[in-house]
Amino acid sequence: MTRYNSRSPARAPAPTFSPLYRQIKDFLIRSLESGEWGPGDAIPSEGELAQRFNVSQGTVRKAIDEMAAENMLVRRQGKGTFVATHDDPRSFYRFLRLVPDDGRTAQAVSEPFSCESIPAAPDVAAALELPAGSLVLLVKRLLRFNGEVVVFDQIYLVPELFDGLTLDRLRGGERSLYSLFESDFGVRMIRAEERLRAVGADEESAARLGVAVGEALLLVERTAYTYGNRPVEWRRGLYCTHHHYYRNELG
Amino acid sequence: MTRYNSRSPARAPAPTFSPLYRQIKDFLIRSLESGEWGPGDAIPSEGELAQRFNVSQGTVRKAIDEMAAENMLVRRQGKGTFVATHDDPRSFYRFLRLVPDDGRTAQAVSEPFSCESIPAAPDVAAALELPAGSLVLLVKRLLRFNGEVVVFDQIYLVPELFDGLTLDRLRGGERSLYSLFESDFGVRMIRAEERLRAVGADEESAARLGVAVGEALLLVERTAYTYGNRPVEWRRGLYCTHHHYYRNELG
DNA sequence: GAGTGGTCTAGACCACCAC
DNA sequence: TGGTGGTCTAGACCACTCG
Repeated sequence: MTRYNSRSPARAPAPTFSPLYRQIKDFLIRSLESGEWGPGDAIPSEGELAQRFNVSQGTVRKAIDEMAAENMLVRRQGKGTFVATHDDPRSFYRFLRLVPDDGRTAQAVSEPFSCESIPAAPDVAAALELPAGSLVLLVKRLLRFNGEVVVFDQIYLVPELFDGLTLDRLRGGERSLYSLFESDFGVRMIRAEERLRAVGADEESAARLGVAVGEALLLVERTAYTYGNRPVEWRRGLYCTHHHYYRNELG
Repeated sequence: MTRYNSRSPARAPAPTFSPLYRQIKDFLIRSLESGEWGPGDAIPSEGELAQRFNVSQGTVRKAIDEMAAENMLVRRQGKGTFVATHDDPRSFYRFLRLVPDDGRTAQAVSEPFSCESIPAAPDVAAALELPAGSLVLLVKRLLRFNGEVVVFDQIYLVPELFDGLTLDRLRGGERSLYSLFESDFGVRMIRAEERLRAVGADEESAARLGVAVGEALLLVERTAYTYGNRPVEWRRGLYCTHHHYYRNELG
């Protein structure tokens, strides 16, 4: 492994210098990407990785620390370090920030009702970094909290990665979509960006959510990324915020 | 300094065990709280702190690392470690997540127009952890992006900490309120929680923001905390999201 | 008891910054 | 040139988990 302070001979093409722990982190990310370890699996112990890379344990540690801070790995003292997964009660709807007004921990239930292949609108194609007019998968679904419909989602997916996705396969009840994407298609959502606006309900949304046309809804547009900052999903969600709110922490 | 693994004699009252670096972190936080170092000041170097606490530099390092991750301190290689401040172009409106649709980096300008002392409504008192009916300061202001009014804020402040606050002192143009709170009142905002909803504009908001009554607005309720998770501000903001959106990152 | 992550040390050297 | 944070090492011991 290239040492942090190694220098190339004069006049060699400019190399990229990066600290050892960064190189190790990159290597681990590539391993995750290639599926070497699946979601929920334990990765090798710090000591073993240190040996394998011929570095000290502290260096491996720093690489893993960063990945844990970015939610790619999960440390468990005494047991090992594990690949993060959405298929786990602790992180079922990890990216869903909607919370009921009364602090009750509501179980969200997904009700997909449509799944089709359509040409991407310009904004969707742009968000997914696809050529204009490419085909994308569109999934529509409702989300219920304690029986009450609160979210109407239109979810656009990069088709290559979700080959064979049908409405039937989406019906799984209480697992989150991302959990299903992970186990059935090997697509792991690592991070996402959301853009929020307030809008008046159009006819379809009003009907789906059981509110009046024109009523204020929270519009949440999300781009979700897998390893390497590759966008693989874009969704437009309409949230009814009568009895729920979107919770955010500022640091 | 108590060692991590020190044990009390049997039958002694249960002590609180915590790692050395945690104890050092707590000590540093208390020092910040007491004003030992002001916003923007440099704290002592890692080496000096290590000597002072009789620990190794790595231990001090871990304490500072965590505080930097929580935005209480800022590291600058070659220069030192500094107390975080809102009075800095890099973090003027650190907690404001509103972004113009066209990526232009708009300068936000604050226009306070009212400042009075009133009895706190129950929800405000609860958020600020004050007895019901306590007096609080209420500041009303508009926020402009490139001249356009986009936010109408009603800001409730714990009165003890903001003694002598007047409308005149609030007019400062382009600095953020938190920058002013920090320099003029010694109150430093460390973190905040926001609750977002979509609502229809009432008459006052509609007039202030120049939209129709009933139009969809983004309601942002924020509780802001200083050291020790003490709530010191609660605000209700109404955002017009015609040409701006609220940006959020999910990890 | 064996294996894992968590804490801590002492010391080395590097990269950056200011004077 | 001297001081600061940033990287890296080798090794010790602790805390947790599980068989």
